[in-house]
Amino acid sequence: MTSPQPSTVTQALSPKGQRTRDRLLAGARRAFGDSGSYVETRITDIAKESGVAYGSFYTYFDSKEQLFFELAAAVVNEMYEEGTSRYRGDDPTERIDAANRQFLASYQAHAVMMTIIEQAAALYPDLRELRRELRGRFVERIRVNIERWQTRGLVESSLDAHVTAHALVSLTDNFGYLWFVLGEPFDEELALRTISSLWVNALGIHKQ
Amino acid sequence: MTSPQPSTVTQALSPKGQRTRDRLLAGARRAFGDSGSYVETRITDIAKESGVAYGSFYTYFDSKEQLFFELAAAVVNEMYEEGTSRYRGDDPTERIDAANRQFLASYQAHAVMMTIIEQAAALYPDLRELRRELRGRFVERIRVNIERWQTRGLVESSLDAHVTAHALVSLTDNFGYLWFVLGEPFDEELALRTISSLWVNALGIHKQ
Amino acid sequence: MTSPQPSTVTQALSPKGQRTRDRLLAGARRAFGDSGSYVETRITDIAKESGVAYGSFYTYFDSKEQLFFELAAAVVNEMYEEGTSRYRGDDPTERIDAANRQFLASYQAHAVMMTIIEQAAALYPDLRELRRELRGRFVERIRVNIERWQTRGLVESSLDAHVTAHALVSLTDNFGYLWFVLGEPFDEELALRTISSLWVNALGIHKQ
Amino acid sequence: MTSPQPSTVTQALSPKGQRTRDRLLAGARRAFGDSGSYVETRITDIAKESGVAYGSFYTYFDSKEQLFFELAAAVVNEMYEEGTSRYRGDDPTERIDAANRQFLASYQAHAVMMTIIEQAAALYPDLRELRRELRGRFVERIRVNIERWQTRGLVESSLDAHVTAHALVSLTDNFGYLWFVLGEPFDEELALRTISSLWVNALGIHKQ
DNA sequence: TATGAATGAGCTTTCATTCAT
DNA sequence: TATGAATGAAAGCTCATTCAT
Repeated sequence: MTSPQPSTVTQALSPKGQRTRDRLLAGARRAFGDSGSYVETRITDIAKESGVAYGSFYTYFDSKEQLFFELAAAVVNEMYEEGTSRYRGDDPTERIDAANRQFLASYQAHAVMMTIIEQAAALYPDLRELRRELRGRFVERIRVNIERWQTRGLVESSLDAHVTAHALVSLTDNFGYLWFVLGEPFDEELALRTISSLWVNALGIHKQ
Repeated sequence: MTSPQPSTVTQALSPKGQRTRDRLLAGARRAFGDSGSYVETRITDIAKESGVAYGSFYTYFDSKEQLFFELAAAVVNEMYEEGTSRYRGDDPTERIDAANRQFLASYQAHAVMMTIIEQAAALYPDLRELRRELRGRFVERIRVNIERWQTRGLVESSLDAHVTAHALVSLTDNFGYLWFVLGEPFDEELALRTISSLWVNALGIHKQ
Repeated sequence: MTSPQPSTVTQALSPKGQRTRDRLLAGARRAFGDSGSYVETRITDIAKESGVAYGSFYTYFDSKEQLFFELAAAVVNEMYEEGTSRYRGDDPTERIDAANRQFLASYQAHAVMMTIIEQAAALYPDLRELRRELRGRFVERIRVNIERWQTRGLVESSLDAHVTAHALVSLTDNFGYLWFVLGEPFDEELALRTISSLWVNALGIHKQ
Repeated sequence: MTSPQPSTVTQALSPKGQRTRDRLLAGARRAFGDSGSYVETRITDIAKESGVAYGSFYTYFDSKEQLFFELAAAVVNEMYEEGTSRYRGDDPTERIDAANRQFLASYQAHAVMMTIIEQAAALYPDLRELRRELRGRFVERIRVNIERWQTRGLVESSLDAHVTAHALVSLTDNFGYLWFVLGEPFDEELALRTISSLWVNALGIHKQ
């Protein structure tokens, strides 16, 4: 099985066409969400959920695979947007806390799609690439901050910023998976505070 | 789709039958490993890889699902066994380092099966349970240690041991996924040392 | 499957409409010619080749079938026109030679459409009728000549003119198929001369 | 559309498998015969006619195309076998007459399949090749005879044996098509005698 | 037990035709 | 008339599961 390129250039569509295409994407998101599984969501389900005829699916997408790539990219982008901390202050501790809270809230909102993306990633190597890309963007943002903080003496300089950023993203990312997908129960406030403490400690930030 | 109980009690099999059954499990592991995907591995592939007739599969297993559950449980057990630190000393720092190294080595060895289990988990809720169980055993071991270390004043007592254990397992677990499944490249020694440092820092252990 | 009557009476069309209709027929001929197959030529292909909107096809034709019937009739007529010997002399030998050369040249020009008509004839019995009609016109012309030549003592009178005309048309027709459709290679001049000799011999015409 | 190689080597099949395969080929022949069309005969029809489950078709053939190639080759072989003159005498006139009668009888028996092969030939170039091959075998046999007769002074030596053989085969072949497929009515005895006379005349054989 | 052929539900995809604009 | 999006019936193919030997 090969992986299709996500259609980067969406060719000119009539307004009506664009609307149907959008309905299909939205319907697909619901359909995937309902079944909770990439393989078990049929084109029929997507069409039905979109209120569109079966055949119309193929007017806009070559295959389920192609649609899913586009959808996955959109979700991943949304998560990235939502994960951008709205906290603009200078204090690392508060910044970390704000970011983690935002990320986990976003994870909760997109938990099902994230699971499905994970599942599909086992099928399509290209999707793994997408997954790495998303991570990469988060990680990069964090790496830059770590280095800045290291320069300012706020973070232990012996830590490798790149590995550290990856590892801390892993911590929060996988904790979100555990919490919202696997369904491990946690006390919300306790969990959030602990996660942030672990980041702060791990980086060697001295609480003020 | 419902999830079958893994057949906990294997009923009396002749020695020959037991051998065929084992060959099927071993062959299945190779077949899943080769294709890297639960859905794309056919019963034919498993039978062929096992050197067993197509139809014999159903003499020993009710379905592909049932076999997979048993296989997944076995893999998960192996990982747990391998993840049991052979370091028996008392120093937390060394203990953590040894455990992380062992866990990640084990992850690398089982990376493909772990991905497939992840994929199948999206299909069968029961598998998610299994996944949580494995995690739970690791986490429990770590939680016990953390609490012991907290009692001895080696670890910050303000941290919740349960959440902390989960979060740190997430860190290592997901880092393994990133490294060995998504294929993010890391310098081995740097990565391992950094991971361990982050654990030690996070727990507030004072390096000696 | 039933066969539609070719619309013999084209109802009143505006001049613009007539032009679009003609473009569709011309475009269809090109489209069929390009694909070389009735079933594999899509309405889209025809519309695209005609520079006409998809839906407009159905403004002028009820179905692909109907258009094809009209097109086939046109092609068949053209072949008949082209097959009408421009040689006006009285010598049977020269007349036969001229007719064969013209027919085979015409066959070559229309080879692809002839194959497609053959293919479609298997789908629509009415098309077989059309095929027989074309043949019938050629055959009739030849039968008349044979009888005339028999009256004048130029052709063996023991031959049945009807069967003979059919058989000789078969000879040339199928030779054209072999040559231009199946692609059997022949030296052009040798082939043409031999064909004519065979006709002349077969009819028992004494070369002068 | 590409044309598959007819599976030249039928790999070892169990006797039961061989039987099912044969039933499919026989059933397909009936199904094609009933519908009279390659494209309109569905795999379902073939399976039903063979008294075999739908899926079993794919146990033995990759596609309708592949089965058809094998079937077409078989029919073509049968025609060749049946077309081998059982007349073993030395008289050209009688030999020609016997061969034409046999060929046309055989054509009548296989008329429907021949039409379908013709239709499919428009779809698959490889089938055209097969068609040419069959012709080639007939033609070759006739060419050899013509040359032999030329050596013995029985046939006009100015005729090119290769082109002549092809042209005469065309005559009989296409006459068969006209008669048995297009359904042009002929008096049997008159037609057969005329055809033979035309061959004899065309070759310049002196009736004894 | 072992074997592998047989089964058929289920899914994807195509495309002639309809229809709203 | 012209347009091209929408429709959905068909058809091909796959593969987990059953079953006769």
